[in-house]
Amino acid sequence: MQKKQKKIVREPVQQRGKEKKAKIITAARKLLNREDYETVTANRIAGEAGVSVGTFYSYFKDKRDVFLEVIRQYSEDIFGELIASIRDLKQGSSNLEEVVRSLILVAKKRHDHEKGLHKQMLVQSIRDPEIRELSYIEEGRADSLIREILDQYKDQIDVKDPDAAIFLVTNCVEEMIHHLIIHGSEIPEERVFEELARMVYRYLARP
Amino acid sequence: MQKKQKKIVREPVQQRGKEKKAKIITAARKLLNREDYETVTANRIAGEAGVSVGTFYSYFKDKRDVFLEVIRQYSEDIFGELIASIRDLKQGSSNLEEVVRSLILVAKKRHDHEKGLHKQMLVQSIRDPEIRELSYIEEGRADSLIREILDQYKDQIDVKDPDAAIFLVTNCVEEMIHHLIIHGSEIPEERVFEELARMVYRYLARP
Amino acid sequence: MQKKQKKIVREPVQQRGKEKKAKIITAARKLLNREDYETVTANRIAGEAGVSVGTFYSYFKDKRDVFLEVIRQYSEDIFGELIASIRDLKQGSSNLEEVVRSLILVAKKRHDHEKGLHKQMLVQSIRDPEIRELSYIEEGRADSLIREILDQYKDQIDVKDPDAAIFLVTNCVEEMIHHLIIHGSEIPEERVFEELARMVYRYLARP
Amino acid sequence: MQKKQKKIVREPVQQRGKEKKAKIITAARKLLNREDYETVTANRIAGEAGVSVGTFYSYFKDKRDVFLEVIRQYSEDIFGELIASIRDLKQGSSNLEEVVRSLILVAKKRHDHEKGLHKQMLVQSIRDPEIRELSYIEEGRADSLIREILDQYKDQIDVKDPDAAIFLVTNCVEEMIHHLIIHGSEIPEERVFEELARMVYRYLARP
DNA sequence: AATGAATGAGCGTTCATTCAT
DNA sequence: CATGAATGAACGCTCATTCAT
Repeated sequence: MQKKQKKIVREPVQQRGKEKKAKIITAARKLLNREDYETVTANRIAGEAGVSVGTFYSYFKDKRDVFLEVIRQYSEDIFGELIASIRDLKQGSSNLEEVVRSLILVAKKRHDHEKGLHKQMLVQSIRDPEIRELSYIEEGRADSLIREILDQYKDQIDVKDPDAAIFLVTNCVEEMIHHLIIHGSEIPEERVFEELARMVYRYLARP
Repeated sequence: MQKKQKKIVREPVQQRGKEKKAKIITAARKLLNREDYETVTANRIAGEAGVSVGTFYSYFKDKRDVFLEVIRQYSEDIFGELIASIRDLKQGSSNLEEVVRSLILVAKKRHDHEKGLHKQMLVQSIRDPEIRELSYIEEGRADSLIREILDQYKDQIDVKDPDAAIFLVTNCVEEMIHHLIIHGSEIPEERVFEELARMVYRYLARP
Repeated sequence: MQKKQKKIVREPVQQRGKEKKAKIITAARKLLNREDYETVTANRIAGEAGVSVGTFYSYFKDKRDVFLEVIRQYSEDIFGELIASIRDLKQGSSNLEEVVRSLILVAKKRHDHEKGLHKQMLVQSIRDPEIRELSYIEEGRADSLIREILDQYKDQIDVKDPDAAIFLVTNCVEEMIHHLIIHGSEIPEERVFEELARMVYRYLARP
Repeated sequence: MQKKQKKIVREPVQQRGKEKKAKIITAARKLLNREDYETVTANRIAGEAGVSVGTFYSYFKDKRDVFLEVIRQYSEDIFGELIASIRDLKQGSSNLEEVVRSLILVAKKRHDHEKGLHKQMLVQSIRDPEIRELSYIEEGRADSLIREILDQYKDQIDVKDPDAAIFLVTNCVEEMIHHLIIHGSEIPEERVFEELARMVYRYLARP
């Protein structure tokens, strides 16, 4: 007789409510930076945020719902950093090799904070299409920025398949950074990044 | 509740016991190829293997324990494939560009079977240090094989930091393959691989 | 947790308060006509009435409290209908058989509106003594009306135990109507009512 | 990735398991005879039965599932009683009036035990189609027995619409009994039943 | 008076693990 | 050795009710 009544999630209009919602997101972000997504429970997020479970569920549909929000915020944060770093680059030197090296360092810097959270994001983006979608959006935005930069050096660049090249280069850099975050390396990071820059430069540069 | 007393796990000495253990591993492998690690339960593995949960727990400490075993076997299998493929390469052409291209295709081929299982392995290796350890061992073995191959072409190669270079090149290729397995790409795979080969070749080759 | 301290329920003296209370009752009545008592929540009644839960709880002790009020009103309403219908009957024919048939139709007509609410009332009157009490009062009033009518035909009536007879006849009719509301029937309603009238008439009539 | 995996309910094959399942059903029956369906929880049924919740859920899908089983058993029990009583009736007197009176008493006797449970069954049969179905089946079986009996007296019976008549008479009797179980009456039960018998007899009998 | 955010006990349910048979 | 019934802590989630604003 009764139909499944869409779950109602309160959208806080008042100041107090907004603060609570923010507190919950912060608590979730903290916990997700420390431990695996699966071991974090709604109850513990609420506890960490100093609110009751009921409150948690009045602002979020479930654990995944907060996680999405956390990722949105986190993406926003690191994208902000990216923008700032890129801005500095634009007025910089007109040497392609230098620019490539700088872009890699910028990409690396983006992942320096909250490595644990980043890990969880990577893992869940493998499993959860909606989370993957979020990552895509952020990556897309980053990609166009990078493309913009490289465009300024197009007279120094010579590749056969530009679309594949940009896809390859951005993801190679990204994945190497993830690899180092997640697995570390016996060889000191700087040396790896040095070679990475060299590889990318040689690939892009007119011989 | 977790670590009470050291759990006694029987090591099957008799033939029958060994067969049972193998059946359980196979069942787990099958399930892990189909669904996420978390959703696979001990009961279902036992069911799939046609034995009781009790039997399961007499051969394995817990779910993670079988997973480790599954990964060990899987690594062994794909390493076997790798050896075979490499052997063919050794008698092949003496052109560095061709060899790089071939090595990448070999690496790609290794991931063509049991993609689901591979995914689970990647995810868990992010989270579980012991699983990561397993991956290291296998990677190390693969690395030395590749090093061996490249050594044959050392006169055509010119890199400043050979250790960093080999680490970079192998992991870049590996991670790009993982990226394509997990996230796919809008650009056709062949074009990406073509550019990847070009990039690696230009990087290694004496200019 | 249940009965702590005597809950203070405001009795609205002002016009505005009375209107609010009425709006809440109307909202509850609407919801209870649509779905089961258990699935209706205080929050949703308040929402439907356009007031806050807090307001709800300042006018009613709890969910049951509104339900009692809803039933009181509903009883009042259908009793009103009954009175009107009976009034028409009084000037009617002096034939006992006709009167019985008419009374049954009147009883039936009473249940034609808000069948859902009626169902809930029946169910809860089975479980909640106070709700049962409310039904009694209304039934008692209906009974005396019917008794009054039948008194006009007492020369055509011949029963051994008049009190038991009136109890029997009224409840039989009532329960058959409920049965048809709740369970329906494979045999068309009209035929059942036709036979019901015949049965009651034969029972009451001097042979 | 994982589909909703049909809930597996263990069907006990061993003696021990069957006993446990029976204990749970008995516990549920006991609780449902004492209190409302809604207030009985799976946990409390398990507690009353002296088993764990887990055990409960390995034998039953949910609360409703046990309730269905309880009703099935209860129906079986009272139908057994009915058969026994009817058997006695068959060799009895050949007087229609006597038979009607006896059938009513038999029907009444069926409801003498576990009135609370019967109440819950009536209530839920209003709300849950599957429970209603169960009641129908039992009623159907009872109906055909009664029809069989009345057939023996068909020369003394004279009704215009036999199908409607049997529907009317059986349900009237049934509902009056329910009414008395649930609401009681100010007039002593015997007098009501006496008049009920008289009414039904007069209705059926050739005048 | 009115609000609606906040509470938290308690629901239904699952599953890793044990242990009597 | 093998079985699978039994356990129970712990999960996600709801809703009647309160109380600071």
